[in-house]
Amino acid sequence: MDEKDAFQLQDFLPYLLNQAAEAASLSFQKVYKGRYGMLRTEWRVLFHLGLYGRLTATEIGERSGLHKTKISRAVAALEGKRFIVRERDDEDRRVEYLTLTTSGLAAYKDLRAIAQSHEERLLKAFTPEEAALLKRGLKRLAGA
Amino acid sequence: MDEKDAFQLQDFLPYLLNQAAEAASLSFQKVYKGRYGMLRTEWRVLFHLGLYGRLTATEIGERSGLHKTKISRAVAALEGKRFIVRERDDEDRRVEYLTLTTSGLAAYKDLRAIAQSHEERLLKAFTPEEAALLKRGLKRLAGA
DNA sequence: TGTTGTTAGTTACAAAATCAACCATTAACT
DNA sequence: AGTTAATGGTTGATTTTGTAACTAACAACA
Repeated sequence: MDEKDAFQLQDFLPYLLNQAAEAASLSFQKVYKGRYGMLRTEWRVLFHLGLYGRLTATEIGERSGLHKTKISRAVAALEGKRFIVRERDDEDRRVEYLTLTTSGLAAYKDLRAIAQSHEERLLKAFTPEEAALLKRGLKRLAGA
Repeated sequence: MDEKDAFQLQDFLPYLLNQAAEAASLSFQKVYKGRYGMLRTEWRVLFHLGLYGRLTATEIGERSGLHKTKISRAVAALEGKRFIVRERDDEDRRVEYLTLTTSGLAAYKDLRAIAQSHEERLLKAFTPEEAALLKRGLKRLAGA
């Protein structure tokens, strides 16, 4: 349209990031969706509990940046799959602690292994230095 | 949970990419959503037409990787906003050519300028070399 | 005690994304 | 020509997300 127009969609960072993110998560998504019928929010919650142990929904929200309604639904779904259990706090009966069940832990470990090999495959296209640089850049963008 | 567990969510590339992508598109989203009531697919279609001129829905799909139903709905929405017009091909009456209207072009130019300054702001945190490296990496991941 | 404010989490309803089935038209083959 | 397949695009049903309002429990303070 505009011949001397420098702008290119493929170079627009939000667009590029999105394309890369989508491509990178595709094959992993197939596993957690296909094998466990999970949604993106669900595996994230699962991983938080697997990595950090017992947490409340609010704590998961703080760590993940996920909104509490998303977490509430993910927790309900994971509970339905018998992957997590809730425990009311007796001191403050508003809060409930979430922990993985045995099968929840098994699912976490399974998915974690897959995530790791998936990551390796993705990074095959990069030297370790490039990979480190890339990740540092992404963290900066993520506002960490 | 697993003390000697090397895995970290913040280092898992699909997760990291997603966080970065979300953070990076947030402020731009506010503009196209707030100012023009557009959805993500809509600005993408708008940009494709702004950048490449007259295209069919299928061509947009090939270039963008968007599914045809998404495009169909985005096109309908943009048409409703009087940003694009359709033109049937007389040779093959299945295909229709899409072009921006004057106000569609104006919206495109407006958003493109905002995209550019948004991009600049994002890249302020990087040296030109870092930025170039980052983008090359992302393109590699995007499977371009 | 009663009122007001906060926090943890859920639910209800609307907006949007997904997926499959669907026309209409053209192409290919007999 | 008649049938079958492929293509361009749309529509409808279902799922998922987003936003706001909500309940329940606690806290602060008069």
